[in-house]
Amino acid sequence: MAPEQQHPEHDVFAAFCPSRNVFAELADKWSLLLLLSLHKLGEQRFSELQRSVVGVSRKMLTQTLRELERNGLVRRTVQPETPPRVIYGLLPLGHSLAERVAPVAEWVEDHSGSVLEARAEFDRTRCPSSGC
Amino acid sequence: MAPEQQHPEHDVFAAFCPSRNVFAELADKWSLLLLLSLHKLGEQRFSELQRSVVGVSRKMLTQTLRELERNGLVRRTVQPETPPRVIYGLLPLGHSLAERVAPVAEWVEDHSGSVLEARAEFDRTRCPSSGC
DNA sequence: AGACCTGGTCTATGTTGGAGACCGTCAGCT
DNA sequence: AGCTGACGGTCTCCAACATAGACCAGGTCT
Repeated sequence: MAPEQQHPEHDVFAAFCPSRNVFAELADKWSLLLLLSLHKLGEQRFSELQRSVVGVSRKMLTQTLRELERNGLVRRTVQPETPPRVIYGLLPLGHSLAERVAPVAEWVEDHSGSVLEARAEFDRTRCPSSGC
Repeated sequence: MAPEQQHPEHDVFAAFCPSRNVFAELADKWSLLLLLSLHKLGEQRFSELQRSVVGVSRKMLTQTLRELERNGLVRRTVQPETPPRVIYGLLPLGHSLAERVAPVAEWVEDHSGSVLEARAEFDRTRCPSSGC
């Protein structure tokens, strides 16, 4: 009866809703960048991904790709050649999500200038000179 | 001359681009949920936000709101009554971002079922019974 | 008087992320 | 023959971060 328990199924604002759980796992720097890279550049090998998403460590790359695979967004295929060739690509579910995430990344690229200005203004009025 | 240095201005995939910096600060569970809540429910006080975004601690609430304020997305107004009333609301920049983020949250709410199924399938085929 | 609400801050503790070493197999170079 | 590098990871260590909870001053309600 309590109002905060009325979200029977799907509500990212409810702490114990499965949607929140999924949201929390995806709302992360590396997950989103990997989705975007696979969406923009298509299928890539492990080392290609590491080069396209600059700055990701091998550990986080492995770990994040495993999560995306487990969540049904990414497919991992091993071609048993030598050297082994491991291809990562988006599944349909992953594509549909990446399409919603792309506008956010575009927004950031278009408005990062404004954000930087706001930061400078904030720091100027709140942290005069260096001693913040 | 190196191809990976050709992104002079705005590229979330480049490690040292300001866009990446902004992206990394925003691509976070609490930042996105706060933006969404302020977008959906409008202006809210500190304690209202804590209730609407279930599960956020006071520390992360303060810290994340400060970041959003510094980035020019959120306005913080103190009404010096007793008890003090602190109102948080989106600035135009914040609204324009929240409009891009909302479809992502909707996607999660609509597809969390599929994600959960994928997880179950993954765990079933990769971690037979309990001993993952 | 005692409990609670306001908007926070501070501290202890547990989880996480990043840096770098290591692995075996193979190709290319010298 | 040996050295180097790429491949796709795994492992360990340490610093950074998130969470839980106590604490605060001022005011209201009972």
